[in-house]
Amino acid sequence: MPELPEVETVRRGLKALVVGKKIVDVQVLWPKIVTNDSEEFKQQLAGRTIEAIDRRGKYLLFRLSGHLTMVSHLRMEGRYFLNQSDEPVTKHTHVIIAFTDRTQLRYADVRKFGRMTLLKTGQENQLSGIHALGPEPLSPDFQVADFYQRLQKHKKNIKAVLLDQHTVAGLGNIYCDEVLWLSKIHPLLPANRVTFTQAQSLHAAIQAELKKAVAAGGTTIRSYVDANGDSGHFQFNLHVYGREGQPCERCGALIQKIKVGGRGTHFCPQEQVLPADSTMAVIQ
DNA sequence: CCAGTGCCCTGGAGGC
DNA sequence: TGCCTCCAGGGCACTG
Repeated sequence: MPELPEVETVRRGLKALVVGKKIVDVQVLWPKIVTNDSEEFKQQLAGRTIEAIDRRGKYLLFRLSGHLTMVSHLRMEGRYFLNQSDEPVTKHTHVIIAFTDRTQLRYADVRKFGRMTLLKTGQENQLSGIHALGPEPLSPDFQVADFYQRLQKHKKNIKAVLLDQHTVAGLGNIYCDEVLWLSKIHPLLPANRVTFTQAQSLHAAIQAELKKAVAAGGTTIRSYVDANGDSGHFQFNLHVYGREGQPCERCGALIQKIKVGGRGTHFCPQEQVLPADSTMAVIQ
């Protein structure tokens, strides 16, 4: 599932592949992917040039000529590929952006969860998902003191708070489990019970882990590949995600898997413990 | 305002 | 081999 490191890797790949290309035609094969009216989406894109590709959290922002931005979220399994126009269109391709040089940017998504929205550049905040995003974890906007203050405002568990994108942007299920293990914090600890020392540890772990994952080209669990079709390598550096029943690398206790807010959650039961007086609302 | 639940989707895994 | 059921999950709409 694409989280910040995967989306950043896709962004870098796409930048090299499509920036500078001029759009000649667009096909929308599964209209639900595009939140705009399909016809308007196609008409507005035709004739534009891709000038840059930015990223905010897990959102890709295609900057187009004429002050338009196409916002794209890959959700679970969205992928972009650059093809020649005469190559056969694969089964799960839902949007095709054709360029004047006879290449095509194709969006494929097995689960069809991904979304694209075309809007005026500068009005990205009209999208509720972007409007509510917390700071970029790898930018100077992400400060320990502010992070700690934000955590103190939430009674719900730390895993849910890290996942919901308001406190910090870009973390998904995999990296949440990893940074909580690195910081030895139980996923069900209420966020307002995280100490300042723990917040410092978590803040450092988030930055270090995301940097390493970006450098490794992201994590490939089931389907993720970058814009060049290459898998990431960071799955070999995961400590808890997908390692249920295997020994913790630090202490040897067996990694446990529970459900938190409907998400599979992996942790070390020996090192990531709840304080004796904290809520034991363990959802099994 | 907040927490909880269901929805969107399909392929893969497991049971029989 | 085949059919059925269940599960994975990011973000959002809806409910209480």
